Amino acid sequence: MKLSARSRYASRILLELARHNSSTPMSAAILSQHTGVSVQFVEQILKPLKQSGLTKSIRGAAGGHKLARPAEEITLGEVVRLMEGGIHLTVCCGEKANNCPREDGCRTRRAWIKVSRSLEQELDAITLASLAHDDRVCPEGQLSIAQAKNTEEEPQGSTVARVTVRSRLRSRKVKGLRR
Amino acid sequence: MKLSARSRYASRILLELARHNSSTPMSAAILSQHTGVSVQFVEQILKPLKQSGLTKSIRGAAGGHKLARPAEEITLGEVVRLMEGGIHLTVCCGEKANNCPREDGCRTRRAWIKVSRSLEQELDAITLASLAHDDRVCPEGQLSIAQAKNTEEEPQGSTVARVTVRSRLRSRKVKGLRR
DNA sequence: TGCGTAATATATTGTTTTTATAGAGAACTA
DNA sequence: TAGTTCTCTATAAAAACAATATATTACGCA
Repeated sequence: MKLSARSRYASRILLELARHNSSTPMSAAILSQHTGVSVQFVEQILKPLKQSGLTKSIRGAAGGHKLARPAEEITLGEVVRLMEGGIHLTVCCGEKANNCPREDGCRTRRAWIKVSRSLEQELDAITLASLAHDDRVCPEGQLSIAQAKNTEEEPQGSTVARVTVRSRLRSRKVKGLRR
Repeated sequence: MKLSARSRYASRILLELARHNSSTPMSAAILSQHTGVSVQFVEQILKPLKQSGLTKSIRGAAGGHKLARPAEEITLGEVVRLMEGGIHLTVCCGEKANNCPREDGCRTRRAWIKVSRSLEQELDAITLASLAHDDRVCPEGQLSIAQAKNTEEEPQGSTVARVTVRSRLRSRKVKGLRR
């Protein structure tokens, strides 16, 4: 019932693109630094994003990626649907799910379908733009430098991640130490 | 983002108990037949159900399992929460999730928390009783005997499953071939 | 008391999915 | 042309999940 890392990372990456100056593209390396996801994985995730028309890319020097559509039109629902291959709480919620020969399973199935639908609606209601413009500080986020060292939660991209934290601290200082 | 088999099976099992005469317990073997889940797995799933007070069991001959509370009071939310260890779309939605040192991750996090909450509410609104009493036929369910042979969707419990299908066919015939 | 039934507990295996990395190649710009 | 960057494919590593097997304990009844 957990979202895959791919969905989460894709959301992060897209949000990063949404918050960035839309005229210049962002390279996978930069996106990696900003999101804490390894370069290769960023590229792997960008592939379906591009294929489905969410992003476009420019090759060569000074190339990179940018959103293909305005951030107001891209929803989390779309992202999750793409990365997870649909928003279904169970396999039997999908289209070709009539191969369930179970009468009582059918009873529960109705529930799973209903809940899946509402989940989908909920995700479809959240746009990248709304996330990008929402400048509240994380409600429960007692972020501290000590905690920022903690890499347990995000094991991968060790080198990159550390760089990220540093650069974040720097930019924070510039903004006046506001968290 | 898929529900685990444990959650689905637990729901099935509990629903089976809810639909059964509440005075007599159902053995794991019978539950296995009725749900198409192997006996051992049924037992494995019943363990946390019992521990959390959803079911109670009677040992010895003519023993078995029954609901510990009325079906009206047991929700799918409760079941899923128990079997999945909480209803959180991401790890960072949980309680002890302040170890995410990511500012933009924080932006997305707000979204995941919001959606998780509404998912939880949705599941909490569905009781076992409502599922048990809902006697509509499965909307898209074009069930046929031919399709009932299909074991792909439910690979496990081969022997048991086959028995199940047979007994279902029988009981269907008795009820007047109504699906 | 002894037998059969059924729950309980635990260990182990097998499979699938997910996550991550590596490396070669193609396209573009300066 | 050189350097930068995207693109593609293969593969490795890890984790989660599903399922099975086995042994043990408890209960009821004759």
